[in-house]
Amino acid sequence: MHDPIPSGADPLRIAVIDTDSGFLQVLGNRLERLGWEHRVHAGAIPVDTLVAMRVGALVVDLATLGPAAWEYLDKVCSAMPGLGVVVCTGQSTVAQRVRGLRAGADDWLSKPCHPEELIARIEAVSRRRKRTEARPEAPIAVGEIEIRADRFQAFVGDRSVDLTRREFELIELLAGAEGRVLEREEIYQRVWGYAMARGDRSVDVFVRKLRQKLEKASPDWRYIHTHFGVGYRFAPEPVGGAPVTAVPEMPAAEVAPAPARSRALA
Amino acid sequence: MHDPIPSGADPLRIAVIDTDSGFLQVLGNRLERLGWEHRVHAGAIPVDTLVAMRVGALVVDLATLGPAAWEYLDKVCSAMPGLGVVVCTGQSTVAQRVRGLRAGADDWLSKPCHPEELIARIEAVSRRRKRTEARPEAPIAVGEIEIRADRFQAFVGDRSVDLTRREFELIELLAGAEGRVLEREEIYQRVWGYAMARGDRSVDVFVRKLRQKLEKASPDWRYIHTHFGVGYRFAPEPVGGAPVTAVPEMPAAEVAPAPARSRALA
DNA sequence: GCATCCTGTGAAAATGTGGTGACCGGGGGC
DNA sequence: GCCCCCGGTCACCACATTTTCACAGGATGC
Repeated sequence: MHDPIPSGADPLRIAVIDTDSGFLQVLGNRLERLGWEHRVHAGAIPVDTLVAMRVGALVVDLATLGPAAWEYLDKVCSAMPGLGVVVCTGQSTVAQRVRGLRAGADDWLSKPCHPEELIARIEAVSRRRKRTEARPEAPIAVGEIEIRADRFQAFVGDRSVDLTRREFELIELLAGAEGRVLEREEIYQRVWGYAMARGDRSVDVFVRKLRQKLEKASPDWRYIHTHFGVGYRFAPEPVGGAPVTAVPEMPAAEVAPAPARSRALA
Repeated sequence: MHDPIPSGADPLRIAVIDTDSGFLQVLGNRLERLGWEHRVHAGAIPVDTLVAMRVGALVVDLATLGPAAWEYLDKVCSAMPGLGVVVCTGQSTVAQRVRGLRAGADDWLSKPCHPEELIARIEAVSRRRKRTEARPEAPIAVGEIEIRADRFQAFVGDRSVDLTRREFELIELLAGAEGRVLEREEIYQRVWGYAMARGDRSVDVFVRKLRQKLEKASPDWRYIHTHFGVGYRFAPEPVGGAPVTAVPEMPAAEVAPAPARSRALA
């Protein structure tokens, strides 16, 4: 979730790598009609650019990339695990399709294909992503802090905490997962939108900035807790006091009453 | 039963609805070799059953379901949004494929198809699912201890046992295999992720740390039992009492002098 | 009982991890 | 163009955690 773009509605944003003008023509029309933003490229798009474009899905004809196609597919998929990738290419062998899918592609469609089917597959690929993306427009209130997604800002009472964009995205994510420990990788993945490079300390740094601002704005509470070797957890807690039970998370009862793992047999 | 040392994550659990014996034969072999649990059905499986089976993916030939296929597909997909659904069926029109995908199927593959490709597509679908899945992991409770994966922590009542990451992973593994004796090699393999060097005492050391913390947090119970020359077994047991058969839930204060049903040791 | 292997234990050594301040470059506003 | 804000990187430090070691206490087999 948390497409870093505030876009009220979320028209799917798509990048297409292909050169078949006829195909592009038809596909373009469909996408246009659906209101999905899309850009067409004739060759490999650098990963950085894809990130910057904030695309949600990529349609690619491996043929246009030549021999570097596999490497490119690999790179893109590992750098942007959340990206929906649909390979739409001509002739292919089972082995090629398997290789593509294993490399991280989400779907593989052979040309010629009906644009309607391609669209449906793009939708299918993007569907789950979107499902969890449901961003509650309702402000979240935790401790003294109130997080207003519509303002892109957090408040204490009516005073703004003055968060920057990234800081806000971070606190929104953390607060949205209240109580749960989020690992750095996941945080990075969801806030920054792509895979975290090993050794990247960005998350730590922003957590520090966030803590500073939160402490200045709400000195009597601690919000972000470190779980050594794991990640961070957001939970309002009065300084030097016991955790607040405002949001009681008493076990088992309200949590998914799923059958207890591991017992069961007998 | 149970995977011996899959070090990684859980084996994918798959349900197949099909009647084509040849296809099933080949597919079954592949799945077997991959170590994925699977069950084959000749007709529609009630949603409840699917839920109970805790499957992660469903492979279905719509043809075997007859006219009710669409309705069934709809029902399954809306009831289990997290389920990976791959339709693998014979002849089909673009309209049908689009309809299936729109209904919630994640992929659609036409028979005849190479089992390898089907496998790859199941993997692709599950991969995305895993990423998206907001693990609603139910906490597991044993004795007085409650293990919450979402917090990377174990609790007694609402007090944290204050486990480090490794300690947590260890107790999670042990508790997850409740009752079974796990050999050191296996424990190491699954917690540390690689083979244990001969003479490595890490497991012992961590078991000690765990015991210490558990005893401090829950003095009236013993949880980790040593099996000389073999390994360790996790089972809540009141001090100086007999092993409990029914796991006492929440309160746990009063130690029910449960009937001694001593488990025969190896 | 004795030799030997296995496990429990305490503590030191080694390693990993997170907090922090400083610094840098790009971009946008002016 | 100039300046400031912001995001991002680095190096350093403190310390939490993990690993290793040496030794002691039991268990096992003979």
